[in-house]
Amino acid sequence: MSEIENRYSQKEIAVFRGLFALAKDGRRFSSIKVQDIATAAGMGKGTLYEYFSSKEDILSGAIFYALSGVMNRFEQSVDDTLSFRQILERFFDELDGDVPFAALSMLIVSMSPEQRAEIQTRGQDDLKLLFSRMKRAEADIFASGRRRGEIDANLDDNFCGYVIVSALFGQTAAHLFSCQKCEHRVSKNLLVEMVCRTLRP
Amino acid sequence: MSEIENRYSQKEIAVFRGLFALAKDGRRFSSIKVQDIATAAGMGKGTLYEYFSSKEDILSGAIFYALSGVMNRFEQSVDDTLSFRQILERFFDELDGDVPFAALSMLIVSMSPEQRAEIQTRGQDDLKLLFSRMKRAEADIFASGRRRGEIDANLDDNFCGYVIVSALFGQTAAHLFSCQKCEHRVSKNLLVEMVCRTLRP
Amino acid sequence: MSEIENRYSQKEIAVFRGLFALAKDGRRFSSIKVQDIATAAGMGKGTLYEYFSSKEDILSGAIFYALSGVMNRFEQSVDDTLSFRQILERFFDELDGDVPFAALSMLIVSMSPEQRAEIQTRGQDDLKLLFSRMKRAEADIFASGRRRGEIDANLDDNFCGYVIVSALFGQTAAHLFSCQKCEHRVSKNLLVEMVCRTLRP
Amino acid sequence: MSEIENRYSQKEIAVFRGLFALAKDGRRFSSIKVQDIATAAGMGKGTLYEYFSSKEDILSGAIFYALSGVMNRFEQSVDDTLSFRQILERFFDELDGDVPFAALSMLIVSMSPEQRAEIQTRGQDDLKLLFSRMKRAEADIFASGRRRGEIDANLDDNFCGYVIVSALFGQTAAHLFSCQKCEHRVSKNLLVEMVCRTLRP
DNA sequence: TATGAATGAGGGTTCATTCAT
DNA sequence: GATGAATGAACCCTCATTCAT
Repeated sequence: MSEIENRYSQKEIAVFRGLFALAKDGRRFSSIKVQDIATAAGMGKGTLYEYFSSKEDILSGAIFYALSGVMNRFEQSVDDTLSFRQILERFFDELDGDVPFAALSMLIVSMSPEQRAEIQTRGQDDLKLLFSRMKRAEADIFASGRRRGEIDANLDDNFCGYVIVSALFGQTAAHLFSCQKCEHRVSKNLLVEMVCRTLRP
Repeated sequence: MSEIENRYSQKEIAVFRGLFALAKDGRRFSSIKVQDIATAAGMGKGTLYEYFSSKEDILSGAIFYALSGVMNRFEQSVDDTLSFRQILERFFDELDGDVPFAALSMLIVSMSPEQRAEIQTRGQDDLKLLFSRMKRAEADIFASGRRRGEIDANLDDNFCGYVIVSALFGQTAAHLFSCQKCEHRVSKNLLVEMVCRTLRP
Repeated sequence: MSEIENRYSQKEIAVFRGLFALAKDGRRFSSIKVQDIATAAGMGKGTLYEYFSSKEDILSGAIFYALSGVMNRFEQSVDDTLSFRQILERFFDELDGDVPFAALSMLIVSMSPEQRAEIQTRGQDDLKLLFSRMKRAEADIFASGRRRGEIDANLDDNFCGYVIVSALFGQTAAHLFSCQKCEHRVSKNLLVEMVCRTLRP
Repeated sequence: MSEIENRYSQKEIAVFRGLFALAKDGRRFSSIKVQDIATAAGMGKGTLYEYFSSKEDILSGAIFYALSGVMNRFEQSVDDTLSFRQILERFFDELDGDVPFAALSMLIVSMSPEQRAEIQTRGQDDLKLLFSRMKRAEADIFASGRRRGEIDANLDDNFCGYVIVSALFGQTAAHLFSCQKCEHRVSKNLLVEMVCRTLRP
C-alpha cells in the first residue's frame, strides 16, 4: 500500500479524500462543484488544476486511487490460517477504513462511459499489474476456501469473484434505494452471510 | 399494468421511453440534455415542460413509472405451479421487456439524495400500495419456495428479498465496472444461479 | 365616448379591461403573461391573436383606448358654470372611473421607446383629432380659469398643460416609490391643491 | 458621498454606471439583457454574478446606489446663504451629474412590486439613515424658505416634499409620454418654476 | 507554487406565437 | 370564430477552466 501512497503527492491524496468525503452521503458527482472539492481538500481552486487536468480527471484519479487501496486490502487478506468467512469479515471490516466504499460506488457510477472504458485500459503497467495480483490473491483465497470445504469445488474463480463484486455493489445500490432501511453493520453481516451461503457446497 | 399505463398520458410515456433509451447504454443523467430527451421522445423541448416541471421531475417520474412496471411484473410472476427457480427465470427474462433494467439502475443512482428521500414517501396511495402488493407477492413466492425445499426455511422474507434486490443492482453495477465483460444472457443465468444457491437450504 | 367604445369590439374591450385589472396593483407589463391577459379577459389564449398581432400590440391598443377615454373625459369637463378647481376635482374624481389611472401609468412606462414613438404618430386621423380636441378643451378651461382669476394670466396653455400632466404622472410615480404612504383620496386632494396653487396668480 | 462610493467596489460601480447608461434613453429594464449590462460595464457576463445574485439584484443595487447619491446631493444643497429657488436650481442642475435621473426613474418603475416593498425596508442602518438625514435637510431648506417668505408658512414639510418628489417624477413621465417634446434645460426651468410657484405664499 | 477573480460556453427554463381541430 | 397543445427562440444563470499575480 505504501508503494501506492508513494505514487501520489500529499496534495493529490488530500483531493481524493476530499472528494470521498463529499461523496460519502450519496451526493452525485455532478452536483459536487470543483470549488467544493478544493475546499474539502483545503486548497485553492486553481491549485487543483496544477495536479489534475479536469474535473473528470479528478474522478478518474480518485477511483483509481481507491480501487488500488481496495485491491491491496484484498491482497493482504490472504491468510492461510483464517477461514474463508473470517477473511471476508476482515476484508469487509477494513473496507471502509481508508475510503468509504459507498462513496467509491457513487463515484464509479458517476463515471462517463468513456471514462469507464478508459480506466479499464489505463496504466497498463499499473492497473493491470494490480488486477493480476488481485486475481492471484483471489485464487489463493478461493483455493483455500475450497480446501476447507467452505466453497463448492465446482464453482470456478470467475463465479466466485463475480459473487463478491456483485454483492459489494449490490449492497450500495440497495442502500440507495431499498424498501427497508438497513443498518451499515447489518449490511456487512448480510454481505458475508450472502457470499458464504452462495459459495458453500 | 394497464392501470399503471392508464395513469400516464401518451406524451409522458413517450418521454419516459425516450429517457430510458438514452440511459440504456450507461449514459449518466447529468450528461443527458433536456433537448436529448425531447428529441428521443419525438417532441419539442418546450412540450416537455407542459408535462413535467423540471428535468429532475422527468427523472422522478420515469423511475416511478418503471418501478411500477417492475413491481407489477414481479407480482404477476406468482405462479404456484412453477418452481422458485422458474419464477425467477421468468421474472428476469421479462425484466428488460418493458424498460431496460440497466437504464433504470443508472437513473436510480442518478437521483439526488433529496429525490431519493422524496420518492420513498411519494404517492402514499400509489407507491405504498404497490410496495405492499409486491411484498405480498414476495411472501407468496418465498413461501412456495420454502414448501418446495428450494429456500432454506430459516431464512425470513427480509433476507430473501434483500438477496434479490442486491443481486439485481449488483449485476448492473458489476456490468458498469467489472474486470471481465459479461454477456447479458450470462448475467441472467448468473443471477438466477446466485439467488438460488444463496437461498437454498 | 360612445364613438370610441364603438370603435372596439366587445372582445377587444374585454382584453383591455383585463390588462388594466392586472396592471392596477403595480405589476409590470413584462411580468404579465399573455395567458394572464387571456384569463383576465375570459377567453382563450389563441383568441387574443385573432384581435391583436402581438403582446405589444395589446399594450399599444390598451393605452390608445385608455388615453382616448381620458381625453374624452377631459373634453367633457368643460363647463363654464364651474370654477377651475371644480373642473379639476370632477376630472380627477372620474379619472379612475373607467380605467385605473395607476394602471395606465404603469403600462405607459412599460412601452418600448419604439412604441412610444409610434403611438405619437399613430392614427393620424384618430389620435391627432383627439389631441386637438383636447387641446381646445384645455384652452377653454384655462381661459375660463384666467377669466375667473384662478390662473395667472401670464401663464400660457403649454405651461398649464404641463403642470397637469406632470402632476398626474408624478402622483403615480410618487406612489410607486415614496417615503410616506399616501391615501388615494388624499392624493387627489393633493393633486388639485398642487395644480391650483401652482397656476394661481 | 465618498462614504457611499466606498461602500461599493469598483466593479459594482461599473455595473451600475453601465446599467444607467443603458436605461438613459428610456429603454425598459426587461429589454436590457444581462449580457448588455456586462458589456456596458466592460466585463464578462459571469463576472456580474460574482457581485450580484441575479439580474433583479443588479436593479435593486443600482437604484439603492443612485438614490443614495441623490439624497446626498440633496443634503449637500443645504446652504443658508442661498434662496430656496437657488437651492432648487443647484440641486436640479447637479441631479444628472452622477446618474441620469431619467434613467433612475425608468429603473424605479421597472422594479417588481416585491422589490419595491423590499427596498423600503432594506438596510435599516443604511437607507433609513439616509432618509432621516434627507428629511432633516429638507426640513432645514423648507424652514429657510419659509423664513425668506418663499414658501407659504401654512404648508407643512410633507406637502413641500411631496411637491418636489411629484415634480421630479412627473417630469420624467411627462418626457416619456407627452404631447410636446421638451428640451431638457427647459424642463429644469419648468421644474423650478413649478415648485416655487406651488409653494409660494 | 498557490491562488481566486474573471470568463463564456452551455444548459435548463420560460413564454409569445402558431395552427390543427 | 375559438381554442390550447405544441413549439423553439431567447435568456438567465452556472460552473469548469484559465491566468495574472
